[in-house]
Amino acid sequence: MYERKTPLTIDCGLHLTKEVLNGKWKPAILRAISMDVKRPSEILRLFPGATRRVLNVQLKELEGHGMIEKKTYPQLPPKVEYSLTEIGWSLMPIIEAMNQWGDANRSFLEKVIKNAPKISETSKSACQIYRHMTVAQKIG
Amino acid sequence: MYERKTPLTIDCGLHLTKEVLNGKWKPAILRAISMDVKRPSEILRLFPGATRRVLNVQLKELEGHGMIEKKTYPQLPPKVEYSLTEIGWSLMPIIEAMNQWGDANRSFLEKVIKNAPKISETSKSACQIYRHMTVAQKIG
DNA sequence: TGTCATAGGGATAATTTTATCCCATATAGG
DNA sequence: CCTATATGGGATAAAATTATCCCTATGACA
Repeated sequence: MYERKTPLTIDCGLHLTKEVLNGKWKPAILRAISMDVKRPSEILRLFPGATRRVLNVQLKELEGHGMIEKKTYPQLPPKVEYSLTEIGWSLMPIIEAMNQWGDANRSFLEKVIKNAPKISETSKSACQIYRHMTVAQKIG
Repeated sequence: MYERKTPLTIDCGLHLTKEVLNGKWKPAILRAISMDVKRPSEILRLFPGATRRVLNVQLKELEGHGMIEKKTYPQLPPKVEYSLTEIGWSLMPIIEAMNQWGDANRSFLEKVIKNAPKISETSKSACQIYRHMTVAQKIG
């Protein structure tokens, strides 16, 4: 861990929300948990592109921000399950909207993103969340 | 500019959306433009916490991603106005939702964010967008 | 005795993003 | 001549995030 050196901007709600969702896999993690993929090892398998280390760190931050809760079962090998808190659930409409917007505009977005000068390669093999059911009902 | 070395994850819509919104001021910039704060100098004044350089860079990326359009008036001193494209407008419900979620949960979020170990200081003086009207009607 | 599964985290390197500083254009006004 | 306005961007430093590698623990199983 390090200590932030530039003051964190929390002026408008946008920046607060951004801080919570700020992390390469955080929205995806929240979405996974909302779809009952709740054990760390399951989440890890869901995102082959992510490192175990990073997922651990981001899970811990989400927990620290009160978006998820952790339940540890006193077993061996250990068993841990995460679940969304109430405020965590309240984020789901936003995350689902982001997901839908991205999918709805996929062809356009892939084009413009690949045209961006700094991009040399993209990866599509990472997320396997499509195998799981949608959560639309739950957040309806 | 640099060249990205790790492949960009674009597996699910979430990651595509994240890529577009990925930038300290991008959601705020889009929101500003949606509220008719469209000239670079105006946007800059709106976010005292942001550098001119960063806003330029992020505006350019948003333009490159097709979220905003730039109109340059052949004048001196130069005059430039940005506006949202159609797809840029289609992002506004998400951005407004993020803003509202952050504001609705402000007291809780400020608490947990400040408790996070890596935070030492926060800044609240940056965004002055509250002086402007809401855009609710426009995206209704 | 090896090896696997499951979870957690330290130390450090690499990458990516932001910040800082400086220069350029061209006109108007004191 | 200096200053201000308005916009854009290069070069480099600093900060923040992610990646890589390694070590911990313990029971089950071949």
